[in-house]
Amino acid sequence: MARRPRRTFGSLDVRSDAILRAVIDEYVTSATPVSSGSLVDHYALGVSSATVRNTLSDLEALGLLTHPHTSAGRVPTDAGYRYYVQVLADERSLPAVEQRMIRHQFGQVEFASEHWFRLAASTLAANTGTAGLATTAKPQAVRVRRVDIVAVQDRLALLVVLFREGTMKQALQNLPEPASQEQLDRVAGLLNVLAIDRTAEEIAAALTDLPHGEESSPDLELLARIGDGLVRTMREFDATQIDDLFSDGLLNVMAAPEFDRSDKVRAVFAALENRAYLGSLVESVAQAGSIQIFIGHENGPLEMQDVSLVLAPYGRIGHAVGVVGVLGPTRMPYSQAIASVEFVSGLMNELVEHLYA
Amino acid sequence: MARRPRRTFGSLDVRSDAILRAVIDEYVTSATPVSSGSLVDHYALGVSSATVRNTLSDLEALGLLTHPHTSAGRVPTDAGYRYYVQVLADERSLPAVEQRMIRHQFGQVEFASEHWFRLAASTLAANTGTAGLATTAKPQAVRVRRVDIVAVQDRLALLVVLFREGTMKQALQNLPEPASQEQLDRVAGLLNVLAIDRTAEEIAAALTDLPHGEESSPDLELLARIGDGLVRTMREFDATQIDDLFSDGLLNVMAAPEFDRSDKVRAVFAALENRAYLGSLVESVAQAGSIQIFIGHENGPLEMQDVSLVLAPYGRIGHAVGVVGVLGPTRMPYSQAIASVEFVSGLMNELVEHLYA
DNA sequence: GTTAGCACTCGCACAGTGAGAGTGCTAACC
DNA sequence: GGTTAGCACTCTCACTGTGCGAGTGCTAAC
Repeated sequence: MARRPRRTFGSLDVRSDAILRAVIDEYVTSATPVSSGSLVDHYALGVSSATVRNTLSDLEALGLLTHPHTSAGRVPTDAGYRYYVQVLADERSLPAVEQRMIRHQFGQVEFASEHWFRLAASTLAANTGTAGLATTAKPQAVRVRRVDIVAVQDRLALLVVLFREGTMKQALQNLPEPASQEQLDRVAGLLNVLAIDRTAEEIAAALTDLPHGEESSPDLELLARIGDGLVRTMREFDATQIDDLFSDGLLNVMAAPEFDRSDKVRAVFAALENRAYLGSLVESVAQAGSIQIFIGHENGPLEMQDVSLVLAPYGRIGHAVGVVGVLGPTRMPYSQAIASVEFVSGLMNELVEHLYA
Repeated sequence: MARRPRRTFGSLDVRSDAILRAVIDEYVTSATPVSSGSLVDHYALGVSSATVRNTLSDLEALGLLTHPHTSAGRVPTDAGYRYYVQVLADERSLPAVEQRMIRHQFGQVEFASEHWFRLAASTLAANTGTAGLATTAKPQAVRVRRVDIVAVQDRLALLVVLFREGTMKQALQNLPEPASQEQLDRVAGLLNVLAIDRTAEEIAAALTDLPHGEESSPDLELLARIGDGLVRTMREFDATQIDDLFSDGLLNVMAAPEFDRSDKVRAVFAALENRAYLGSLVESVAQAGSIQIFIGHENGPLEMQDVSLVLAPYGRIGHAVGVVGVLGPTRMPYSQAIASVEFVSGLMNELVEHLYA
């Protein structure tokens, strides 16, 4: 797995690093501005509070910390967090005990993918105290594995399509005239021959090659009609960025003190409903092929400038890719989040490999 | 459609009714306590503010209004709202223009039920300024229409079950030993014969009648195994109260001034994730067979005492029933909500009738 | 039964105050 | 030269007091 690059920033001296790390660790747990005094009290820095103050003001000059007001402690800036995740965060992985527990839970769960996504989201939420997210693995351009057509009513059929990539879609389809289940079965046989292992565009091409007019038959007419429905359904699916999004622990995020006013929370929810933005994130994570971190203002939408995301892809790059991750306030336990997300995405990888090997 | 009963309360005199209605109408739009002065200004009551004050204090004595503090206007109590919806709300239906607009939108939408639920929820949200809710139509005890079995991997099959009631389920199924798609097709043929038109319990019974041991064959073994999986899936589905819940406009609710502090909002969301309670509501609405209104403290869970729900069933009672409705602050435009919910549930009824006639 | 008038209550916004926290600076120290 | 003690300074926060305005509740007159 690709590792995030280290030291893209010029590194600071050892003491500055230690103090910045201490400020962030402290602020992440306390949610209140950190004073020089509390740092010397709680961290073995080996220097006096005056020296710490000097360093703090250097860090502030570098834009890594700020000051709500003169007589307040320091608070990390987005740049501070960025430096932290790039340079300072210890690249620990999840403790073996937790790994076993999570593995066990996944083993317990019904062998159905929907449960896995829910479990991934809730595991991440529980492990990081933030909101956990999981999208289904979305193939780039699906290929048909099998098509079924079921009569629902005289002139209404249900199309059930199973894709090679392991997902499925259903769609209701109007029929020009009444058709029996027998006829639909015949047509399904034809459609399968024509569609199996093919993408939407390939099926569309094959459909245009069908005989028209004189040479046609009722079955062929119906085939053309239902084939069109199939192609439409597949194109729609191909165009979707996020097929399904599971989330858990949104209440965790709402409980954070930075979201005490409900308009802040509202902003987060509004952003989460903004599938276009989420889709673009998923795409960039899939492109990168490794864990990605989006901190505060690095998120485009104004309403998401107070939150951070830690997202990792799973699945087979260039084939079917989904994303798991967490969403929380910028004041988030990044080390913990990174370790958890990396572990869970690895686990999802294994599951997908196992399923569609 | 059953109408809600009128005058279960003893009715008040005409003026009291008029004043209570005015207080509620005013409070619903303004969200601030209503004073006697503003009532005489904005409503043609034909009496002075002193008289209004007398009536207001009578209504308060009856428990229909309260007083945040001495020098504040009146606010309706839950009992006041209850009286309003039982006695005072004009039973208007949605204006013909809006009805046509909504019908048109439903006509536009892809012929797939998921879209209808989303549309129902968003229509209700937009029409009432609250949150719209829609559950899928959940049959009581499903009967099989058709089963398909698809090989996913050597020892893994995907079970796709379509129910008579128009819904479907899929489940992954481990196999004891590798099976080809041909074998699975044979087994699917057997399983269909055994399962069609039957409930979970009937299928379970039929499976126990299968020959065992000596008389058995590989196909029969596999049939028993997959049949068990089918029964398990169906039982699980039967036990589910709410299969799928669509919501829209939760942001509307968060924007209401009574939810300015995020802990209030959190309470609402927590309650919404409480599927057990929602399931019980759905059941009681389905039982009643007509629109039901739950106001503030009438909701059991503490965290929902600040919200009201207006819910109506749709579908075929005793067969497959879903619920549509709205969720908002107790300070909700009830007349509007009732009219919208009744119209949309009627519409969903038509759609369901049309589909599964 | 209705209304005018008025005293009374209470919340709210505002200003003022003191305490406490924490910084930033300076000068001494090692 | 880096480090530190000491101290003045700043700013927020919690608390208090005050005046204003809104709106009621009561009473006496109509």
